[in-house]
Amino acid sequence: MKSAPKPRNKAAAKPTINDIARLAGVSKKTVSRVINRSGSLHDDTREKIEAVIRETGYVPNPQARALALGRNFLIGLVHDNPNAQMILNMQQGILEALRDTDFELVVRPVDRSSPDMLDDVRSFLVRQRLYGVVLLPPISEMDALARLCEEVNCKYVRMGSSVLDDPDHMVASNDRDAVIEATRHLIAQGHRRIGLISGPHGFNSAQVRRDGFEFALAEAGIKLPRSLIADGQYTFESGIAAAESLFDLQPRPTAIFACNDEMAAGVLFAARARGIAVPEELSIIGFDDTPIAARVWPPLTTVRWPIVAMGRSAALKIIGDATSVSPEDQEPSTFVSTLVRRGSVAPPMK
Amino acid sequence: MKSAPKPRNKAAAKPTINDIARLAGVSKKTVSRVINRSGSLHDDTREKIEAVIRETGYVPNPQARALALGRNFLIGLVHDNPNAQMILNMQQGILEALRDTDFELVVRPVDRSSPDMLDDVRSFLVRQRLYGVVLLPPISEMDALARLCEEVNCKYVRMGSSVLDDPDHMVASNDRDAVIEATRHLIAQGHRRIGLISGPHGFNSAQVRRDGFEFALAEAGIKLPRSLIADGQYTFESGIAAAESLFDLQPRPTAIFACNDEMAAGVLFAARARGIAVPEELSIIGFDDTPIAARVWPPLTTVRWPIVAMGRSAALKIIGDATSVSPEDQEPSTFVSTLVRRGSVAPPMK
DNA sequence: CTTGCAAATGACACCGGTTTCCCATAACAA
DNA sequence: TTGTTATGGGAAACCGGTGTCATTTGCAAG
Repeated sequence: MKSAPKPRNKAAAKPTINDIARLAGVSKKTVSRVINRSGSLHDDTREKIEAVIRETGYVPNPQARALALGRNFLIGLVHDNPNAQMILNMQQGILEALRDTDFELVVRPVDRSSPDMLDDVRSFLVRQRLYGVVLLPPISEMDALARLCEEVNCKYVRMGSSVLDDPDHMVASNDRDAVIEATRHLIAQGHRRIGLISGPHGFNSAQVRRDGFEFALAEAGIKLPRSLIADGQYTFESGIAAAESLFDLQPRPTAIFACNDEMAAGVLFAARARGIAVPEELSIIGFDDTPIAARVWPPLTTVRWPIVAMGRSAALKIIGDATSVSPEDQEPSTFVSTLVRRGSVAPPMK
Repeated sequence: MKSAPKPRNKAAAKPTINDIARLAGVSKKTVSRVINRSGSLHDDTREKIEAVIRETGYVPNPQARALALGRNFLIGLVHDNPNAQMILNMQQGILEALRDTDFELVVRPVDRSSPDMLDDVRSFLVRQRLYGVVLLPPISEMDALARLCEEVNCKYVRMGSSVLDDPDHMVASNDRDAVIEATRHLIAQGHRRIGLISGPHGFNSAQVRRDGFEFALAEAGIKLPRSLIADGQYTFESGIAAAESLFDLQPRPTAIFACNDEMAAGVLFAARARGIAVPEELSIIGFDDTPIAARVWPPLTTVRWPIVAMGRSAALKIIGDATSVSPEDQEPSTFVSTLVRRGSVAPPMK
């Protein structure tokens, strides 16, 4: 049936390194040197080869490179199950950094509660020979994961709410400072009975945010009874439940700081259900500045941390040496969060 | 410095196909036959090899396979810029289908408005030798993209609000029916002056949803003056703007159908800003059932379409033949959306 | 005009699979 | 018994790059 031995169905089969070598009159190793900017070679040779590459539109085959190098040009995004918007913003940041490079982004959700989690990640890294991974909180807080990455010789960057690792492996926001600023804002408005809805135990971000809150109160000489602290799980529903318990207090707190926007939205929801006017009878501050914060009524005062920029920085830390695009401007490791003032905070009623 | 020629740094270097062949006393081709279930081979041989594979925990190197096969075991998710939650749910569905397979998910955002878009996608598909791609709306509506995929011999599945392609290449929700049901719901409550906030021109989903709305009104013999139709862009802000224009009408509509939840949330926001009570003075219905719908007050009545299941179905259509996991249960191509009744709809005031 | 050394380049094996093609053996028909 | 198929299985080439190491070239010093 087949007439030609190589029926190359489509127009001009992609050129290989051999084609380039032949056209340029050099060996393929020399072409490889041009591609990888490795070794030393004569300017004339380089230019000649670069010209041929340009003319033919040659692009090295990533699969072959991956095989020969024992390392793929893929960046992994390993995360558990946090906020959807956060994951997506992170993806956006990483992808911005990867744009116009040879790297691609591979997404990998894992189950923190599964005992196989570490093995899953290991086989993922090893099998795909990932170039590097970005670890999102909360699993980024697990030191075992970081050690695993080193063990399998995979670059990694951990995202977090505080510095957990050296700058090469860490991109952090300074949540503590941001929470202090937010709490001071409430205090400055005149609030003294301020409730806290914390994040789940075991989360570094939850701990850090709570620390900041308590620090700001202590700083102002305000006593914080245990009853004003309600446990939350970073979910909308847990925010509602925590708010209910706070609302039952006598007297009620005049302001609530929720450790993320989801829970803050829950507080708002619960307040509406009880007919508590916000911000007149109750001020609310959230954290994250997710889209929902600006969409509820009143829009939430919250803390914004630059997720997209952090994602970009994380990716650049990983691919930085591979792409000599930027000179040597070290990517920042710490990003500052800012208080976004909207309508959910007002002075307490007399 | 180096003593051993192969210093294999870590414990037990991963076994290769050669190791398996040696241990099983066969050639590597025979091992390859077992892995790919190709050719015919003796049961004894197969079992022997499978035993060795099990003992050694051998996993074929994806890079080598990709090189030899000229095809990677990667699924691409190509999308433009729609709803974050939608993208993430889609990812979740796809990843569910990919779990426990050798496939990985590669995310690729593109810019619909860029003239290079098609070339970008082409080079992405060709370079990475993608096994298949899932195309999200709105770019899934571009026939040129589908043709491109076929041209480069890459499987594809298009997601959409109506059927745009044959079942092997399409996963659709039936938005039209869902909108009709939602509109009938408003009519059944007694609404007669119902405003529509449409999606952007050129979006198939926008067209389909509007069609359904108009059909339901016509069916009930309700006239729809042009003034009751406001253009939206699927964004929160555009929802606010459209709502404002509708509120200026005399008399005001007693209900508004917004073509997605973002805009519906905008309507709610605008209503609050004007002191219009929802649902007493204004009923609102959205579309998508994104998380925001349940978090605003009152929670939005909306239409839910099973994105996760659709993503799973799309992925299975692509990898279905490669993984003989499921027998031959064809994945459904059309999914039904359902009306979720919450608190934003009530009968109009007399 | 050698010698010496570094820069420039090439030959060839190798990464870990798959494919092509061909052989050996067993089974079966004549 | 011999010829003819099937069928299981192997040798070697190949996919498209990179690593190692040897060789050639260029140029300054002796």
